[in-house]
Amino acid sequence: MPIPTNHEKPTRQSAKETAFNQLQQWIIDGTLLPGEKINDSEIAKALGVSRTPVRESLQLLEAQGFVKMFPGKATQVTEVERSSIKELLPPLAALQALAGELATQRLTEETVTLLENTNQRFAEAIHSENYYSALKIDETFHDIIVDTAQNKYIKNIIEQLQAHVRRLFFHNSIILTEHSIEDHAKIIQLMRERDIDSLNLILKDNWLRTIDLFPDVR
Amino acid sequence: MPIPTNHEKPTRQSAKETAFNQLQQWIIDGTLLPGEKINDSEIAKALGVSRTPVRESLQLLEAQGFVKMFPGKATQVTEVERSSIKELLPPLAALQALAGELATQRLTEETVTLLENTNQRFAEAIHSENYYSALKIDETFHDIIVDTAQNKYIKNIIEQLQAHVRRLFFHNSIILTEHSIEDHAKIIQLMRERDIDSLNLILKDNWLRTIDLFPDVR
DNA sequence: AAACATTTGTCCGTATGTATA
DNA sequence: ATATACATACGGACAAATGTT
Repeated sequence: MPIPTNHEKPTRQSAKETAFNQLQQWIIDGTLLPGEKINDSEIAKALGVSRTPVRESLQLLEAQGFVKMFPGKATQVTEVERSSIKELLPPLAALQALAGELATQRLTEETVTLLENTNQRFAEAIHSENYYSALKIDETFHDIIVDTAQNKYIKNIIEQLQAHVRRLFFHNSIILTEHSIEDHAKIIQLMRERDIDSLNLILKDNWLRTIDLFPDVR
Repeated sequence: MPIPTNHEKPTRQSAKETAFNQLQQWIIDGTLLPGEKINDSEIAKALGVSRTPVRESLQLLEAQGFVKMFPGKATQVTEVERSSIKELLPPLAALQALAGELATQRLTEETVTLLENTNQRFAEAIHSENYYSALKIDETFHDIIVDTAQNKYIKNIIEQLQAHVRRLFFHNSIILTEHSIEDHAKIIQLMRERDIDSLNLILKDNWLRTIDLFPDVR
């Protein structure tokens, strides 16, 4: 297995990064509940840092829509409405489709192999009912496509939207199924064939159909 | 003329907002040059506030890609490469097209009228060679479509991408021409006719053709 | 290489403003 | 309505890290 080269510097992360990562994780996994009021002193104490890095993290989390700040009043965790999946998916699908199109133009055999291996790992996770792992591998799969597209704006935006999808999945115990394995295989095939139009349709559809996992949302 | 109802509270903006708005403006209009190193103390002094709100603004500006922070080292204004228009436009075009599609489903006669009036003002600005004003009205035109789509994720993302386009236009003295007036008219017509496919094509094209305004960028 | 000068990252105190009794 | 308690926004100081001589 090709070990992903780690270009991170071993520089210990700043208090701000610690706070940001932990807060985002807490919000996504539900430790911090939707609607919950955030007291920066409390958080700071819990993380063993001062209020400043906590506040700076909150700025970023607000920009990403995980918290809402009411200046002078309070900061609270945003709600997670199942129905927001309807707003979230269309732009995500459009951008994933675009990424697929751009990636196709830069596709190498190496990347194809990487995609195939990743889908293999994905299939194994599904079959061993390791659904959380499967979710993460699914993201990895699509990230490969996004990275191949080499467009930093697209990458950045998808990252943000994806975090929200992850949160929704988490809060609603959504799991991926057998079906996605075939989708991925089809995507690889179409990229290989440079069939951009069909690829666009499949990618868009692959994402938009996610809404079916929320049966009550029309 | 229908006066836009102003629901803003007259609450004086916080130091953070002041700093953010001013910094973004300075970066877009070139007061802060691409690549320039930002010294937060200096900025703080210049704005008459402390470093805290300045630093918080910088977090946001980094998230939006206007500055790059090198932790522990420095913060500098990102470069403006003409060629980045190539990365910027595809996602913007895709999302504007999507917004148009969604807006069509919610289109009212009132909105059509608003679009027509706006295009009228746009035409006047072009004809009187008031190009800066024309740019702003063009943004207003597209914002109406985005607002009508009623998707906060799309709105938020487009806002960010648009700010970068604005910066590129500014730094390269790009102006819009007669041609855009017809584009807008065509967009209105297709929305009215609910011809989603043609609309998608036109909107995508309308944005992608912007690249032609940068003749050297292939 | 070592001490210096900057600049950043962080901490904490204070004032302003908000919610609650 | 007034007073009280509290949270936030901001300021200013310190410490760690950088790069500079």
